[in-house]
Amino acid sequence: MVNNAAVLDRAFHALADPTRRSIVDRLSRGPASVKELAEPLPMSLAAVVQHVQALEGSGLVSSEKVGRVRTCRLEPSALAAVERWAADCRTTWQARLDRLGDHLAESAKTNPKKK
Amino acid sequence: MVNNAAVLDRAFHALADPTRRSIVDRLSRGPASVKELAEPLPMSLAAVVQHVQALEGSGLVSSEKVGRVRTCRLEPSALAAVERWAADCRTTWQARLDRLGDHLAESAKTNPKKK
DNA sequence: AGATTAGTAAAGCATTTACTTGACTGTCCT
DNA sequence: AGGACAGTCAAGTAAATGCTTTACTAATCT
Repeated sequence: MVNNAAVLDRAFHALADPTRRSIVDRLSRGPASVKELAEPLPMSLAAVVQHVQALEGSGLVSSEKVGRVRTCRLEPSALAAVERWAADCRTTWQARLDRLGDHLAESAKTNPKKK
Repeated sequence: MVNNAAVLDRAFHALADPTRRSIVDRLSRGPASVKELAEPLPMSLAAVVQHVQALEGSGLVSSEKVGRVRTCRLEPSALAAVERWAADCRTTWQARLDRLGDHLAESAKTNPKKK
């Protein structure tokens, strides 16, 4: 949990780009070559390579080159870190609301009708 | 689910910045004025205002101004959208792995020791 | 009334980003 | 061997980003 902040930083930064998010989405359905990833995208192969490099640097994706084709696969742990951060924020917020509700209910019981 | 993509886009973009993420983190522990949000941050108040505006535009935060102080609070639905997207990716990936495992186990049973 | 406080708006600036194109390197197919 | 294929590297560019400073407004305190 020490360098977790750096992981989160890189992951969120990588996911901020819609192209990269669509690549992650595609990879969740199975590994793919860079060429395959580029297929549906309206940009040059070189641009896609750059996105893949960004994703790899963030830990969201890993890849391996065999022959002349580089196969990319999703690395779910970085994705889990993102998920966990968002969930933590939400549940902390929720817990606070619950405490607030309890407190109000309690003071209403001992001190009813006070404005 | 139609304009959900736009929501996700704005939310991830907003969360890509570490300062904004720390603001969200702070707000998960309860509402705060812009001044309070700025307190621990190494930048001018004007800069923090800009971050708050970005967060508000993304739907992650809402705010209300009473008197001269603007109070910000977390808006958990946008955060939930982020959480859900990441979870969807991960579970899709996991489901694919499971199917793969089943398939391999099955073919090993009917076709053992094949190279 | 006058001074401080909280926030806003606008303009400017350095850096980063998301591309492009062009040249190049290996690998695979006939 | 020769050509197409998959990817890489480098340089350049236009736009976006994260600040700053200055000047301002409106609310609150003394």
